[in-house]
Amino acid sequence: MLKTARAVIASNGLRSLKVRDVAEAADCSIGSVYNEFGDFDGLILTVNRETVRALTDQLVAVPAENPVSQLHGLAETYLAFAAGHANLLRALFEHRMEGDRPFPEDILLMVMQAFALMHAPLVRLLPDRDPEEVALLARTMFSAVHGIISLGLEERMVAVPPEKLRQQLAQFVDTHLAGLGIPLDKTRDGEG
Amino acid sequence: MLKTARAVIASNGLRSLKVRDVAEAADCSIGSVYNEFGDFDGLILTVNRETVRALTDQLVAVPAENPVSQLHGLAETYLAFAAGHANLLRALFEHRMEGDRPFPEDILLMVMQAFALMHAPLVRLLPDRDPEEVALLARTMFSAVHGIISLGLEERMVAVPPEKLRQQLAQFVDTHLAGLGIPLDKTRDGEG
DNA sequence: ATATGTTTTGAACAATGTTCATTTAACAGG
DNA sequence: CCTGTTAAATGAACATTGTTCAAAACATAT
Repeated sequence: MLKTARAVIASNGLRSLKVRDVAEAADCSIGSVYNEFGDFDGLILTVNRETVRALTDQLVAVPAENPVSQLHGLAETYLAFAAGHANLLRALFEHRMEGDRPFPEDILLMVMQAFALMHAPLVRLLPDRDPEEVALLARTMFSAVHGIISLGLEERMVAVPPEKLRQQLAQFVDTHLAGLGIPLDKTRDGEG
Repeated sequence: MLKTARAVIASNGLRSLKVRDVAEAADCSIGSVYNEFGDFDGLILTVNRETVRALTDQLVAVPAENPVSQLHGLAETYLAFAAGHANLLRALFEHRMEGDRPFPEDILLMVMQAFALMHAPLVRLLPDRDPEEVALLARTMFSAVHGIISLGLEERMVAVPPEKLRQQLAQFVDTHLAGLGIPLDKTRDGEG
């Protein structure tokens, strides 16, 4: 049932998700979907929860020996996930709740946790700076990476070719680290 | 009529825009809305067109004497616009066309033009680099700024206070320019 | 005044999220 | 087994909302 919903969103976008289709694909009644998820938002949020979890799992799996490599790894992993699950990620960021119900706390926390993953390597690279300032910096950097990727993959606007995007992203991270006064790691192999 | 649609989107988000409300507010029939805009997408796109135009107008008005100040000005102006018209900007970036109709060319061009506004100052700052590479860099930087702002203002996720966001953004631009090997302009007055 | 073309209208339709009385299934006690 | 009780599943009916289109209202020319 969830599988169907996820498949529809992934292949045709959030807009083409219909309660009736999910019910039919799961070979059950419409009412059963409501018993399971409460309402349409509940269904979407459950898929979104899966999406953040999958994303987070991949991000926390990025090796952490070398902080510079880790930052590049996080950006690259995010790009790979976004490229492979563009519609699912969009559903996560673009879906608005019905009426003015609050955004679920747990999803919020997972997103924040994902965003904060740049914090640890940045702290290692900038040991002398105010940690709170570094936390803000981490969020800013992740937001920047998110912007580059989400707009870069947007097919509506002429999308940047994935390989080009990967290079741009790596160069962006390098440039920004250089701006922070961090010497580039020569052991990392060439991204452009 | 358009005024109503824009007002509804601006104050309550794209989701709460209804054809019937627009018709009633304009004191005309439902059919007249369709005569004017073709369909619902047409109505939204007309509002979006206005939004890009307004945004572009403000961006092109940013002074261009000093390229560094211009880049900061572009980022700040974008932030001011996003803060003042959060829902309108979201409608522009989040709205998906019905079915698989193509995104209108003219809006696309205007968005691209807005994105490209960072190109000129960057060319002045990086006269020795391949112009095509600089064009990509401009797009990347603008995308990064867009990401920082759009996620920073997202109320769902704990939003960064506007003033803090402004500082972060200025610092981000400075850091990135520094990473590009551009000496910071001491004449610019303090953002953080 | 009549004919002809244009614009506006809004009832009817279609798609879709939601509800809830009814039906069915599951289980316990005798 | 039968039966009463509880839980779960059902899907017809409903509410909302985008869309259509034949008819009415209006305009203009002859």
